[in-house]
Amino acid sequence: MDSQESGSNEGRRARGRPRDWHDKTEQNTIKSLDRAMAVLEYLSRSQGLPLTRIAEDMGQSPATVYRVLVTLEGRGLVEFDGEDQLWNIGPGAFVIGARFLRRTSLVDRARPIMRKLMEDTGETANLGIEKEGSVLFLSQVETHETIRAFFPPGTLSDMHASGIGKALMAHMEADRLQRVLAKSSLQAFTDHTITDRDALLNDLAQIRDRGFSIDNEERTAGMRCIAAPVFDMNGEAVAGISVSGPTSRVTPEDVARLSAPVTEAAKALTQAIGGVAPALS
Amino acid sequence: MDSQESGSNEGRRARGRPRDWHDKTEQNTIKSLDRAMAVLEYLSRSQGLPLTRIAEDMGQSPATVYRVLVTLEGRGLVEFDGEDQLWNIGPGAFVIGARFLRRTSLVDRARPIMRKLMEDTGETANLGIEKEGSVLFLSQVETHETIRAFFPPGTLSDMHASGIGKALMAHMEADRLQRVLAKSSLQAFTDHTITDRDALLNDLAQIRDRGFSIDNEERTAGMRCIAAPVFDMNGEAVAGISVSGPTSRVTPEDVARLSAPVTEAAKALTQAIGGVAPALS
DNA sequence: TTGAATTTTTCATATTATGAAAAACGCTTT
DNA sequence: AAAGCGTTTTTCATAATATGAAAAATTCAA
Repeated sequence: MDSQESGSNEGRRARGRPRDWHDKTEQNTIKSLDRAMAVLEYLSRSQGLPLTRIAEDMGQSPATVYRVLVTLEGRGLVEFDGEDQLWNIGPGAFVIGARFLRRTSLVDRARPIMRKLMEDTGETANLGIEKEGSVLFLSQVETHETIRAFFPPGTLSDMHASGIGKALMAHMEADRLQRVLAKSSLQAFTDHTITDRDALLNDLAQIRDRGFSIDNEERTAGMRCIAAPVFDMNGEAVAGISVSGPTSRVTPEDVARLSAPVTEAAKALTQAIGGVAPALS
Repeated sequence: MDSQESGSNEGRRARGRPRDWHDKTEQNTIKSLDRAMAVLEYLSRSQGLPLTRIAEDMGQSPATVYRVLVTLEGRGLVEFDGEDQLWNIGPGAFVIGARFLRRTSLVDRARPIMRKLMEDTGETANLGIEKEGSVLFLSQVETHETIRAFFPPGTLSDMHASGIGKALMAHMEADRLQRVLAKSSLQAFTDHTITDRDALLNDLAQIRDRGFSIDNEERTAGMRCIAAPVFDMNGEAVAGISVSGPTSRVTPEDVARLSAPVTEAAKALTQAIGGVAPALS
């Protein structure tokens, strides 16, 4: 879907020092390693691929891809299903990746708050942050109901079609918002998706005013979502908390009922990470 | 804790075909890639390391480690904090790793492990999770013996009278345990059932210490059961594995013999689902 | 400014990653 | 059973490139 080949290198200048020249870090990338990581990434996107297909799709020889896979397998990053001869992402990759969450205490702090939110509302609670212009879902607490909104952690989603995404955008500085919007094509996922830039800006203004956002079947038909922003110590929106559920249980009338617990949870998390809500402008 | 350096290669023989020779897959591992993955893994274990320390600890030159990190950074697998010059696991690693979860369920992961457990012990192996204060049996692999412990998948059972239930309770947070116990009446099923709250708490402490639980005819007269907990990525006990059999074949003396395979199986499943045992307190 | 510590870059070299092709292997067909 | 076919491993020669030492660049602290 997005970048596959060369990794985009920017701004890893030590101590944030500026540089006149273009970063020549490309000279510093290790080709074989980068190709191997491309394989890993590609493999993670699919669910089970045979060796030859990977080699084909990546434009590398089967022998090389084979060795890459065997090496990664040695560390559990990928695994091989002897039954149907398919390669897959392995638990080791998950273990490593999951440690990303541990880095910030955000997820840990959020868990009890999310659990309470789920119990109060009865709907699945989600936690997400912004990552390179998309919403990255970090954690969720599922409802007990049989019909569930399921957004597995690790999922990336377009910001304009996400409750958390819109809550985050609503509190971005103007220029940063412009950059994010410039990258986005405002793709339509349902006929409720906001695809018009001005309409989106309008919605964001409303969200800022009332303190929470509504995803009204904008990403998935039949699913509504209510989200609120979480702020860090500088008053920047760094995360969002939401509840999501089927339209049958989350009607427009329910929004009023659900918005309070959501904004409360967001405030509680803001406090838990030592953040402060920004001064209203 | 366990294997850190060289990845352990075993059994990625296609279609389970046997081989006379030792697997020479070690010849197929790509050294540079393996070293790079060691860096990634090492970095994930810590939370923020400067370049020089990584190089030192890995016994590689700073230049090489630098190039590895820059390459990985290009794909978001690691990131660099210009503020304090520290390298960290990046969101890209989480995105890739999280896709592991989408693939197979706990039950699928458990099946081969349970089969081996059954073969090692000769007794029926069971898998269960907690569901609303009860143990829900998800799967079992039956022994070949004619006298069998039979717990059909889907069965709900009281936690306090179940090996798996007690293993799960032993690793619950205090307040959650209180809530579960509050709901339970500690009903007696046999005259071995633990109906006293303090006696149960005592048993749970023992279970935590030795790593496995024993159901000594507490649910069904004539049946013993040994269970161990399975942990998820957060170190929470999310499932339990057990073997159960008639008292004739599972005597108190047999417990010592059987407990090792059970705890091993639980550990294997923990690893297979990308979980980690919690830090002992 | 000078100095110390860390990082990037340069460069020559040997390591080793790589692809072609052959071998081994599993599954299907005759 | 045996042969055929599509895979996956292994072998091997070669070129690519990963690597470390040391120099250069950079930042922070006095």
